[in-house]
Amino acid sequence: MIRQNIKVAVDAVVFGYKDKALNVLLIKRDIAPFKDSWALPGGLVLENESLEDAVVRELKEETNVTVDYMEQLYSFGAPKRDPRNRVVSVTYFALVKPEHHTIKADTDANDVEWFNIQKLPELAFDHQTILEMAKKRLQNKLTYEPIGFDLLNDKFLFSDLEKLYMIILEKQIDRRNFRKKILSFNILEELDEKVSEGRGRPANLFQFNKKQYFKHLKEGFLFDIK
Amino acid sequence: MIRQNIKVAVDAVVFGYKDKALNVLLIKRDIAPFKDSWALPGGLVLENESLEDAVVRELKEETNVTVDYMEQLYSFGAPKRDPRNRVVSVTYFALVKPEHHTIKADTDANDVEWFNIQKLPELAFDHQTILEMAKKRLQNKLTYEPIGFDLLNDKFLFSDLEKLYMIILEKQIDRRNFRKKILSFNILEELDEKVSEGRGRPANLFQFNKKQYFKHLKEGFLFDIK
DNA sequence: ACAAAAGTGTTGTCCGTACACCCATGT
DNA sequence: ACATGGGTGTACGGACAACACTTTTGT
Repeated sequence: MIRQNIKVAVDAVVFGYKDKALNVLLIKRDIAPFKDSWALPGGLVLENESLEDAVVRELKEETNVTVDYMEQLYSFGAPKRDPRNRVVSVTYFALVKPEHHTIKADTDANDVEWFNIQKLPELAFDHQTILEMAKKRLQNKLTYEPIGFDLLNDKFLFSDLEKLYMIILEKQIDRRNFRKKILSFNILEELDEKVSEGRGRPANLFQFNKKQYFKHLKEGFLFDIK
Repeated sequence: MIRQNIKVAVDAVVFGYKDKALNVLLIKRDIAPFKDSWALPGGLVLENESLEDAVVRELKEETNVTVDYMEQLYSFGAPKRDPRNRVVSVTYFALVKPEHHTIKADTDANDVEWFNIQKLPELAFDHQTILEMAKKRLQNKLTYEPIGFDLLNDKFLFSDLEKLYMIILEKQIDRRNFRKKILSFNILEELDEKVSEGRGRPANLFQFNKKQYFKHLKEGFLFDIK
């Protein structure tokens, strides 16, 4: 068998919805290369753990965040992407609910922060590229899978869902049509609780019914929002 | 840095359209494990080549096939997927035109064959899983990107395109609606050549105009066939 | 003349889109 | 009473789906 000395790492693009904006979780590197640069959380995979376990472990260690949705994004393996050794990074795309937000938490001396996606610092390695791909995946996926709910609290206002879509898709959405469409899917439960968000008429809380969604899925239903 | 001894491989699911059926390119392994089993073409990545280069090289070495379309599919890294060592495999999804079909060609003693997707042998490792994922990707992608043309000869009959869609999507398609839809995209050129396919009225040849397609893409056009 | 495949139009239905006013509360 | 955000219905147009007969060739 060929001698091969390529390292395998995982990196995660973790999105959170905070202060009516899309945010990404970044860590400040405390070792070279790119010391003191901001980077995606991640690290080398251990000999006997699955790729997914590696991501979960690294996220826990470096940021203390627990994600609510995760899927593989893409693998990056250009020979020079890491100046030290050849490293192939399997990257993941993840979403967290606000309750799982961790303003700052780490066992290492690294800094951890949520960055508004509009105000990103320069990133280490090819992490900028990875992040852009993740953003596109999020925008796409939002239109054909109900993953937006993994960015909101369990109980949320319809207007929150609507704003989330507008901010992530970067376009205006008609309130009436959006509500009609989403409600027609029959995957939300309207709760009997109202919330007064500052001034204005109190709004109803809704909850995503995952069971219902999967049931409809099996029957051929397709989530689809343009 | 942590000691890590994980190997990185690439594997390719290469689809071809042959004898009015969807086919996959498989090789017969001539070394353990899974000696004499059929498997996806692939192998370890060399120290200084990109992942894509590795796929192209392995395909050339093992099958002599040149692909017309290729994209990354998914990475598989379960600790026990290879009984010898830990191997993370970055898999690729590829399409070849009939002209680039190679009935059998190899520098190794391996056997190489096209298999009708309906009549597959048992596959080595987790290659069955990989293949299923690739098939889903193909079915999906066919509906929103004009990749079907990478499975046909440069000049083709409309009925071929239609059959290809029916076979891959495993459903009936209305001839008139399909033709109307595709032609409305303005990405095909009708040639002045007719072909007599056995009996029946001779049919016109068409050609995919890639430039036209990219031009329309930029202007916001979306290829979309249900 | 018959069999085989190619080519071609119309109509109804449904879904997406555009659009404006009243309601309930806080200040 | 006013400002703020929440909640709701209708009408138009375009796209999709269903559907059958004529044309051109080979035998």
